[in-house]
Amino acid sequence: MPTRQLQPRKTPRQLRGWEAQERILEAAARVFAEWGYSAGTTNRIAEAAGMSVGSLYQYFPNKDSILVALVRRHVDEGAARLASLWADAQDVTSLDGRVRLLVDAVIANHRDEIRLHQVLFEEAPRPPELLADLHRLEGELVEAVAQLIRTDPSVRTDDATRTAWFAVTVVESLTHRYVSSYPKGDLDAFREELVKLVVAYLT
Amino acid sequence: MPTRQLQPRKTPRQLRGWEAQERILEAAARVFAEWGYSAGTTNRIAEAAGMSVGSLYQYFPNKDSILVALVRRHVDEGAARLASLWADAQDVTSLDGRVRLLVDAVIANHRDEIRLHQVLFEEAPRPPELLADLHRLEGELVEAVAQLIRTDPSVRTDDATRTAWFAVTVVESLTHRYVSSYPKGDLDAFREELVKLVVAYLT
DNA sequence: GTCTATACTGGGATAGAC
DNA sequence: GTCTATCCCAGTATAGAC
Repeated sequence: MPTRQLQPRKTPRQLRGWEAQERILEAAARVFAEWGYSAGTTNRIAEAAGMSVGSLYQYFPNKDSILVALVRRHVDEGAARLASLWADAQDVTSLDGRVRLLVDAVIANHRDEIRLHQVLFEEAPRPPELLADLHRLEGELVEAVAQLIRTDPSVRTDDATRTAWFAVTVVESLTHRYVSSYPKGDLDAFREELVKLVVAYLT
Repeated sequence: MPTRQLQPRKTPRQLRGWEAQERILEAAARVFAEWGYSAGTTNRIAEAAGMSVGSLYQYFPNKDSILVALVRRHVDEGAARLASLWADAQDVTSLDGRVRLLVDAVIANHRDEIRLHQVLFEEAPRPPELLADLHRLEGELVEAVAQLIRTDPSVRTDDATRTAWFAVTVVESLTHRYVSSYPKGDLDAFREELVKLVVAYLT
């Protein structure tokens, strides 16, 4: 049995667990963005994080778990941005203004880290459990928007959930597509047109 | 120097080159759809095609070339379907009818082989040269639709190309998304709503 | 805690027989 | 033309020293 009490409780140079995890995730984000998922090897990630593979595997059991943690973090950030949308939606009452709010939030979720976003949400193999989570989150967003629609007399629909699904999905997928196809494109012009499209659909 | 003239010109059991290629592509389509790109190994493809890896490599220089050929074939089919759309567009003069034509063609491009479509266009690493081709093809479709828009007095726009891009992209990406998320969904209802959305945007 | 070296695996591609 | 056996490499993950 090793004599644990002879070890110092803590040495300043040692990384605390969460710090190391953060460093790894941050490195993985850069590596995946640059190399894609399969070429984004654990060795490269470790190197980018300034540690060795051995150390890396002390904080994550395998490569997949790094991906999952990264997606989770990414999604959490996006969810937070969308949640803060509700606060703002209280002040904005015009349909046009509210749509603009949604569009802005979604664009914000995409504008940086485009390539990472692609790798995370298209290329990488996501475990079914993670997919279920994403699906659930999307459902919540749709339901929230549906609720807004129901209380807005200027929107005519016979199925608020369906209408909300189209509105949310159109904003997400068009933004994704635009940003992927034209990374240097004119985001302002795009936003205006997208708002126009959604408003036209809703009224 | 081998004595070629002693070989029979052709033996019935031998596959002609294009037949073998077809068999391989057809097998690859099934394997990729079932296993995804990375797990869709050349060995599995060969097995599904009823031949050995060695034979497979006689018809394709590497795995990537199989993928490229598959995407090309897929895209050609889609392009053909969209091209035949022009013939029909002569007879249909209402905006609603024309949008429906476009939507139907795009849905047809997606309704079968959903999973293959995903693998081909999302998961698999596509060489830049192929991406350029796809981009060019999309540009052509957009320009064709823009031309239709310009001659249709019921569509109000100050930039036909931009409007066409939104119309085409919205149909493609929403269909893709819907079919991926709800493989068993009600396609008819979806189509109706999508047509409504596009028509609302265009008028 | 950190490292280096390496075991192990799986898949792409080829050699060489028939 | 077809096959089987195998080379080879890259990448994940671990062992074991410090």
